[in-house]
Order: sequence, then C-alpha cells, then structure tokens
Amino acid sequence: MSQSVDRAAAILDACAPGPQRLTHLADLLGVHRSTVLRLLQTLERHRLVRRLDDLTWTIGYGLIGLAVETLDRMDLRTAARPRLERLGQEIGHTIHLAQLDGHDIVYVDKVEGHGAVRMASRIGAPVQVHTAGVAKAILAGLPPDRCEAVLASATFERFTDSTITGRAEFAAELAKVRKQGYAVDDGEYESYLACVAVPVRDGGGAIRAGVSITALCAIERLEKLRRHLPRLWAVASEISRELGWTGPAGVGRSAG
Amino acid sequence: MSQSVDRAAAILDACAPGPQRLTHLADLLGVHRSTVLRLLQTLERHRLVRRLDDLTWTIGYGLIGLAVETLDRMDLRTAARPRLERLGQEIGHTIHLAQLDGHDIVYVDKVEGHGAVRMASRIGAPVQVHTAGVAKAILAGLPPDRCEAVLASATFERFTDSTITGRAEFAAELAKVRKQGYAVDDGEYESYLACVAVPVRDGGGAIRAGVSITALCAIERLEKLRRHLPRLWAVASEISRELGWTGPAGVGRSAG
DNA sequence: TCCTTTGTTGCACCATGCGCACACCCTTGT
DNA sequence: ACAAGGGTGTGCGCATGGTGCAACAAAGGA
Repeated sequence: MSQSVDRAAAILDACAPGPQRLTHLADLLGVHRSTVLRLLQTLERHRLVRRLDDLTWTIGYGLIGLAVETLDRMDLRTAARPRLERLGQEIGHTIHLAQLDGHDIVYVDKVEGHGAVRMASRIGAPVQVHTAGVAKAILAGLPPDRCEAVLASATFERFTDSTITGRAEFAAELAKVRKQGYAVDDGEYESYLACVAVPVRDGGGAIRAGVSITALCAIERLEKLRRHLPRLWAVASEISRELGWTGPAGVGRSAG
Repeated sequence: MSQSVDRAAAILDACAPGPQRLTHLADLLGVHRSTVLRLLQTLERHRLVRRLDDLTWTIGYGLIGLAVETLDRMDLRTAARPRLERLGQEIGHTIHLAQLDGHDIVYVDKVEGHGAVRMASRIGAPVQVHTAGVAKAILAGLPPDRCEAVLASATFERFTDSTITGRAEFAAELAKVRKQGYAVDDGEYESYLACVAVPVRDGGGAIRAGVSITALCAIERLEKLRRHLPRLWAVASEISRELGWTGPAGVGRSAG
C-alpha cells in the first residue's frame, strides 16, 4: 500500500462534495499542510484537481475526462443509452441502468424524468442492495454463492415501514422476483418513491445488469408503473441482444 | 512533487482508453511490476481503479462517482442543462457547453444530436482554441492579457484548408466575433463540420463560458446554422441570468 | 499598524516505497 | 503427463523520496 497515494485519494474524495481549502484538507488528513500542498501540486499537474480563484481546490477536468472516456467506452452503456433515452422520452420517468461490480452494484447510466423533481441517484454511486429494484433484479439472477457474496456486507437497515430487513424475508422476495421476472421498490428506501426493474443479460446470458423505472408515488403509483413492464422488458431484451445474448425472444419473464 | 502520486496518476491516464495488464503498465511507467501492483492496490482500495475478471485494470466507479458528483454540483451546468436539452430537442444538432479553466478551455456539457453520427468531443476534454467556435466565442470576450495567456500555448496547427494558422489573422477573426456577437467554425477542424457559438456570462458579467451548435455540413451548412443564432443567444442569455447576470435583455450581440 | 490565518518553500531526517528473488498459477506445446 | 513460457503476487532489506519544521510572504480584519 502506498501512503502517499492513499492520501492523494483521500484528497480527491474530500473535494468531490465541493471546493476545499488547503488547511481544511490538512486537518482532514491529519498531516502537515506542506504535505497536502505537494500532493495537490502533483494532482494538479495531472489535472486531477484544479485550483480556483479563491485558492480552494476542486476536482479537475482531467479526472472528469478519464471518467467520461471510460463511460463512453462501456459496451453496456453504448448498447443501452439510445434505448433508455427513447424510453425516458416516452414515459417521462427516471430510468436507471445498474451493473454488478465485484460485490457491489452501481449505477452506470441514468435518464432524468420530465418532472420538476430530480432523483438524487448518481452514476458511479453504489446501489442500496436490499431496497433498490434494480439490485433485486440483478441479485435474483445471480448464482447463490455470488448473491451471498454481495449480500454479505448488506446491513438490511430499515429506511421506511416497507423496508425488508430480514434475510429470510429478502430471500423470499428474490424467489418472487425470479418467478415474476421483475423486481419492485415499493417505498422501501423512500416512502414516496416507487420503482419497477428487470434484469439485463450479457453476451453469455448471465445477468450482470438491470434497468429500472422510478417515479414519485404522487405522480405514478406502483400499480401504474407495472403497466410499463412490457416496454421495459423489451428494452432490456434489445440491450441484451446488442451485447450478444441469443436467448428466447419476446416479453415477460424470459426477456432481458 | 510526489513521485508515487505521479505514477498513480499515470496509471489512471493509461487505463482510460481501455483495460490494461499489469506488465503493460509497468513497461509504460518504466518501473518494476511489484511497484505498479502496489499502486494499483491502493487505487483499488479507493475505488479509483477496478480489476476485471481477466486480471486487467480499468478506471473504477469511485473515480466516476467523483467526476459525476463534481459535474452535478457545477452551477454553470445546472443552469444550462435543461435549456441545452430543450434546444437539442428542437433543432436536433449537437450542443456543446465549454468553460475557461485557467489557460485552457474545456467541454463541460454536451447534448447529442438526433442523427446517426456522433461527435467525438468529450466532457472534460480540452477544446481546440484556434478552431472551435465555442473557444473563439470565449476568447473574444476575454481581457487581452487573459486571451494572450490562453493563446500562448496554441500551436495554430493546420487541420484543413479553412484552418486559421496566423496569429494576426486569428486576432482579426476575434475582432469580427466581437463585432457580430457570435463565432463560427467553418470546417476549420474537420472540413465536414460547421458550428456557431455564442458566449455565456457569469454573475459578474464576465465571459467565462460559451455554448455552440455543431452539425455535419452534409446535413446543415453554416448559412443555415446561422438561422439558429437568435435561439442560441436566447439560451445563452437565460443561462447567464440564472448565473446572476443582470445586463441588457434581448437577442443579438448584447446577449449572453 | 499589528495580529492572525493561510499559503509556500528549503532543508534535514527517517519512514516508506522500491526492486529483487522467489513462489504460484495458467496456458500451450511436446 | 510434464515442461516451458508468460503473467501475477509477496516478503524483505535498503536507499531514497516524502515528511514536518521553521521561516517567510501575503491577505484580511481589528
């Protein structure tokens, strides 16, 4: 492990929520401000941070460029993006695409809904594995050992009255997802949000990703969101095909 | 300067174009593979890189999250995004938003056009300062010393027959931009692309950003793109107002 | 005008980062 | 079945790079 790189990474983490002063970063890291300044100067040289006019430090465009270049080259996103944009245009709700990443599930794409309210979810951020529809859609399609590995770190924290907090109860929920071919988040993370989600298959037919539609309950309750499932299954299936999957055609539990 | 952080940053740069093997990164950096492995392990711990199933290394979701979080918090982007999406929806061409960053100009937002062809421009990437319309729109509005500082590193490389390669010629072009209130790229970078651009003002009235419309000449030549200028000036003005600018209302040279 | 805070730099010291040697794993060829 | 080649991963001793300190500069507020 490299201590200097560790510190540099901590500086980057600290700068993402907003520009930070040198002395604040030194306090945060517990090192001398001359140490932080040298780390910042090296990060600045690579455009990973930049210094603003008021002498605060923020994330640099070089880092942003690395992230955007990486996202632009992801097959899953390339296959999904135009389809998610069209779907978002049609139905007007927030669309998420998420992918398994080791023992995490992360958002990899997002199409904002038409309404005045924006979801706080963010590309690159981890998904709540025990509440998010898209997480359940993926977990339900994983081999048991892989599913267990992802859930090993889950705390099953109660967020609302609807949150599933028991592991046995959650296993039953996943069995239900496998049976019906889609997952839901029925106010389990935020009581006023509802979501339906379906899995996306990779070229080998394995489930590594999922796509979801989320809406405010005040705008569209879960029952009405379910009406979009045929369309969502179709989108998932198209994405899966573009990734090389050659399984059964059509909508429903076999799709995606 | 920190040598370890320098190397870690070089690893990140190398991974953005695509996943890389350990031995390749060691060759690239000219250090021992055990050195690279330890740097990678530290970067992985902070989710700045991730290891794929085939043991190659790629940019991690943690880094992507830092970038997206930073972009999401930028006032300029927040003000611009819904307006650029609406404009893109209306006219169907690629829209760019770029901002001055020290002595560089970088793309900070982009709305893809409707057509089958996608522009290679990328958020976070630097703009060609002597050819891009959006760069000329910004440069024309800078104080002379600031403009010179940006141009100091420009090479005025000839890309097409239309490229402006003389500094005096370029100064004349900027004078023209000031006079007419908009800039163009008339096949100066790629012969088959045309673009119109206008500046965006910050809260204090200074010009630090610009917005542009780009199209394939085969779809819409420069003369027709000019017809979108009233709409583009209006968008730039709205963005400027949301950033706190209180200057003259209306379209034309005074706008944005 | 003075004090405080923040940012910056040169220098000496020591803790960390380095490469080496070895081990392990996987694939390919005989 | 075994050997060879290529790639990855780790423990350890040592040299060097990263560190904090002291001093200085700049800016802002009392």
